[in-house]
Amino acid sequence: MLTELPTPGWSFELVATLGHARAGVLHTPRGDIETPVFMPVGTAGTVKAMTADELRAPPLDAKIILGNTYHLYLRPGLEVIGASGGLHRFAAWDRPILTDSGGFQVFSLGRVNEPRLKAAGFTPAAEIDDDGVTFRSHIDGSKHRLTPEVSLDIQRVLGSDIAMCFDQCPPGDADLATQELALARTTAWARRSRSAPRAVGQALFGIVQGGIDTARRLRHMAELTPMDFDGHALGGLAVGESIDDTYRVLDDVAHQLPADRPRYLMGVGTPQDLERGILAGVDMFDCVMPTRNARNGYLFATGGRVNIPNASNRLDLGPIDPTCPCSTCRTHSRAYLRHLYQAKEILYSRLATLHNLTFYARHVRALRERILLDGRRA
RNA sequence: GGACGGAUGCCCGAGCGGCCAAAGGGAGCAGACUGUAAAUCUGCCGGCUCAUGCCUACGGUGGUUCAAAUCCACCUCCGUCCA
Repeated sequence: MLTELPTPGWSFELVATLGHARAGVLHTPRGDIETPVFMPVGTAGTVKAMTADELRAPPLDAKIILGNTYHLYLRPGLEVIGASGGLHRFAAWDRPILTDSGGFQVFSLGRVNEPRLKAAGFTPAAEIDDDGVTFRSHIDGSKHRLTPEVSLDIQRVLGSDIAMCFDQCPPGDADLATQELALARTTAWARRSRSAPRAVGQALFGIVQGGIDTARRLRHMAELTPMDFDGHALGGLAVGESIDDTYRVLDDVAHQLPADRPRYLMGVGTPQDLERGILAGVDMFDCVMPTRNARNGYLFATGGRVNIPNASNRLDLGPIDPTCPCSTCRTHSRAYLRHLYQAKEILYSRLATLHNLTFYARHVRALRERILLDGRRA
């Protein structure tokens, strides 16, 4: 079953279903994306430690990556990216890019009560009002204003393939009043994002908020779906709430999002989270976990996690994961990787990131295979 | 042969009468990380018990003192300088 999406050149093809789980293909002007898909995060115009060639090369073969509106706007700025002919040419990445709107930075830069951030001298850098958000740059302290229109305009200049609505993502422990206010704003901002000019062939996804309350989530969804977005995202999950709440919301809400368009679970998560998300009917995921954890010594393996700095790896001549086809696993031992990590060698981050991303890609593709094999043709 | 200076926990290095099992680094060990202010951050880091408890510790041996890593004497090494 193939559905033309509102943006010309885009369509979503549902290939098979297994319960709520779906296998599909998102057809885009820059190539097809088989779903479910994991999208590596490349906030600042780079998936940290990876070259575009490495991302494209099998078995990783990333079909789409993320970029971030807020970060790229602050640095290098639109003048540079505009002069370079857009983010694709700037970063030498010819496959699709999804840009986050900066909505998450409202959350991540606005946090006030986290002890670790307080200890680090963190001062909240985001002030929200009904019209938008005023940020203080984490780079030089300068003030910047992001509204739905500004965010979409930045995304237009970046030339991403999928733009995201500018939303407010409240923390998991936010009180009811905050949740409701964020919800009302996110709806208003979604409407404004929807009417903002976009680049030719640039799709736009709406973002469903509503915290851990199913009814509120569904209510918000009902407000967004008439706006006719190319796809729908679940935002505001895994932002401090319990994992049980995360999964409950996923199970209750994901399969109710319009079935003929891609569903995207933002910022999630662990391999288990991905499996839960897929079973709940999600098609697209992104998360910093494979890349960041790689750099911090946490490697994913089919046999379970590998903390590469652990002393148990000191003399271990085997690979991180014997079943993994990535070049890191085919070429290098745990002992070598541990050495590189301990010695703070730059190569470590590259090898580890390649492996973790490959693990995520295989993980999601294996689940897709299962849906194709055991599921029903759609 | 003489004159100074120095020897501190795995390493470097503060301390210079009690508040010292001894600052701070590093190394080591374990953990956290979910739309990336993160190659970051947290905890442990003499031993035993794990309790505001005991033991062993600041080159060695004596001494002064209620009390010494800290003061004194001698010794052993290590620097720099003078013969």
